[in-house]
Amino acid sequence: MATIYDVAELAKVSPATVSRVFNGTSVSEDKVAAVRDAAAKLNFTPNRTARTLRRQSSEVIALVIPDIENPYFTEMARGVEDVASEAGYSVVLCNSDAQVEKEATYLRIAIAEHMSGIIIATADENSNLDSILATGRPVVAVDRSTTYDIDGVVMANRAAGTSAAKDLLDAGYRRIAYIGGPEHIDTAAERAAGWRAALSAARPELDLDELERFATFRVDGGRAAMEELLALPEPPDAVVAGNNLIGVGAIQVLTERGLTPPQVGVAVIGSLPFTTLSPTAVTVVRLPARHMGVTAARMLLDRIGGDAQPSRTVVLRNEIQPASAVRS
Amino acid sequence: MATIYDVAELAKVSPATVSRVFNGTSVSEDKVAAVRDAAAKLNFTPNRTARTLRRQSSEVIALVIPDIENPYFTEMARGVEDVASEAGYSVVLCNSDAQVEKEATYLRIAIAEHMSGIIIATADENSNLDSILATGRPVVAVDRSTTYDIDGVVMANRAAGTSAAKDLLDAGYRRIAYIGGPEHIDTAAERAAGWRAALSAARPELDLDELERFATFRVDGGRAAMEELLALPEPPDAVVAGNNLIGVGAIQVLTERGLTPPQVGVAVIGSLPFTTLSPTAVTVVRLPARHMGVTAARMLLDRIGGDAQPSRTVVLRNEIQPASAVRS
DNA sequence: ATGAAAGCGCTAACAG
DNA sequence: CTGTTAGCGCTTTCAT
Repeated sequence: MATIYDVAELAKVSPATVSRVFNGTSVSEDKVAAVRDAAAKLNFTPNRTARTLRRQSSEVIALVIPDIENPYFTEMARGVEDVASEAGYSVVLCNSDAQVEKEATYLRIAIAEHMSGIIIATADENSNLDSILATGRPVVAVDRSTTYDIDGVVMANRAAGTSAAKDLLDAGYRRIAYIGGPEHIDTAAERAAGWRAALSAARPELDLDELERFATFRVDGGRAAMEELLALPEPPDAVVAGNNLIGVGAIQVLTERGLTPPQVGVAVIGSLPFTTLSPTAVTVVRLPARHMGVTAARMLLDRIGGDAQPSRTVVLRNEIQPASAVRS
Repeated sequence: MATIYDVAELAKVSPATVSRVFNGTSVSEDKVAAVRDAAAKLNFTPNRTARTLRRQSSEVIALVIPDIENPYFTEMARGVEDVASEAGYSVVLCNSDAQVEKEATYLRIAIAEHMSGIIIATADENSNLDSILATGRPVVAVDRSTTYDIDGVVMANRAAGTSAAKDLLDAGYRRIAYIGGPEHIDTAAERAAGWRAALSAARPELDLDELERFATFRVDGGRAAMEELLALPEPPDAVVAGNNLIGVGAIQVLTERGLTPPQVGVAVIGSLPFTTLSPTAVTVVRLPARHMGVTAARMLLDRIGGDAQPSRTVVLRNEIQPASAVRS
């Protein structure tokens, strides 16, 4: 690999001039031409590692998510990537697998590799951002809020829970259960609170604790919880699924038992990914995942650019798609 | 951030000794202890960038895929990641979006960042690996084969096409169409060839060209092609979908037209992701995506470790899951 | 076993 | 506008 010294020699200028050409500072036209020629001839590419070492920062941002196999997060990743690559940044995707330890490892790498910033959907409430924040690198939280004073982009989770529950109530269901993600994850808790508010207003006689389940944010979590609910002495006649994958699991179980919606009402918070036989009888509260990624990336880039205003949290509106109007 | 000099000073040893401690070369026990103490006290982490610059290689591998939103590829990514992180490597995921230019950019980054190796599912047949191979870095091709003399892991694509078609033939369908990905992508071509072989043997009277469609490897590609096929003077009575997303699109269109399988036979090459209303009437040729990732990662790690045997290509067997036995 | 010292390739003062 | 120079933090001979 050619270095700036090789280029400098061939172009008969100093290494510094070569560096300047590749960094857009003022150099006379003829030298620029000479350098570009030489660089082309030598097939020269600046060594990013050296640049990073020198500059103490690199044009890479880390995106840390808890489940790379969840289309919700990959959709968000697309949003981040589009904005970032537009701005000349590359995005490295890190899968924490919802484990704080793995998350910590990736955060350590982000620091050690001098990445410019981090967008993170935290693994859980124990996620530790202390050391990354101590380095002064900008961090934007997505999807889940944190206890830190940093920028964030979240969904209108409570509203999502309420809309979902209300739609089911309007459709005439009475015992409406809720299956959410892990209780200590704030999105799950908020969505549950929304459901709870709607239900306790409309059906004060219900014992909501009995109808509430916390699972993993995955298909098997949704399946297990749905089975528990159906085993209840008095099973629910409808259910709100706290995320897309839980929704998939719940609908699977229902279908297997011959309880295809709308026999049992279903509302899902988050879009159903890749639906084949379209479950027209399912209400979907769409979450703008891509938009979340776009927004977070813009905020992060602003911060990297030196924006120092007080930290902001953006709440994204969601859009309800009532049962029977469903078309992907 | 503390450096080895800080640690050296505190531990009263030379920087070289500190380096040795962190690289496992022989250092007397007491010094090791002193260094570890000092490092802990200063919260020292070796600067990877500097190490990379010095060593001219980093413990990062790049995984370049054409569609991060396709569960087939994210499943594969999990396989890669698991093996890599086990071995102390991190994986950066790069989404080429099926564009050779984006792919080239990421490949350039991989070189510039001194990454140890690349696993790539090429964007198309024009993908250019020349410069990356010129650096001597190991490259493993996954999913799609290339014209280069490098290691590869692919599915038994032709066999998959044949199995899918045969299963449909056995079920009594006669006019069996095929919807594949872009014609010039070898997986698509191979799967098509498999279908063609099965059909021309069993139904020599059919005009296969009429029943063959090449689309994008995405849901809308499957939808469009399925609609075209249904608009034929003599529409097919069954269809083989060349990948998971095409399958989703085809089934969607069929369902919307009231032609729910098995009214029209469907066989999908690749697993149907996140099925809700289980399409029991659909044949699925399972592709071991995770296994592909695992295998590729192992091969790459071997090469990074210096393995210099002639290049190998591993073909992974797939498993057919006939219609009506489907359970996710 | 340990230390001194020379870079890896680049950038950013500082002169001129 | 341009060249000289001094490192960024680490690893690795080469002596000791």
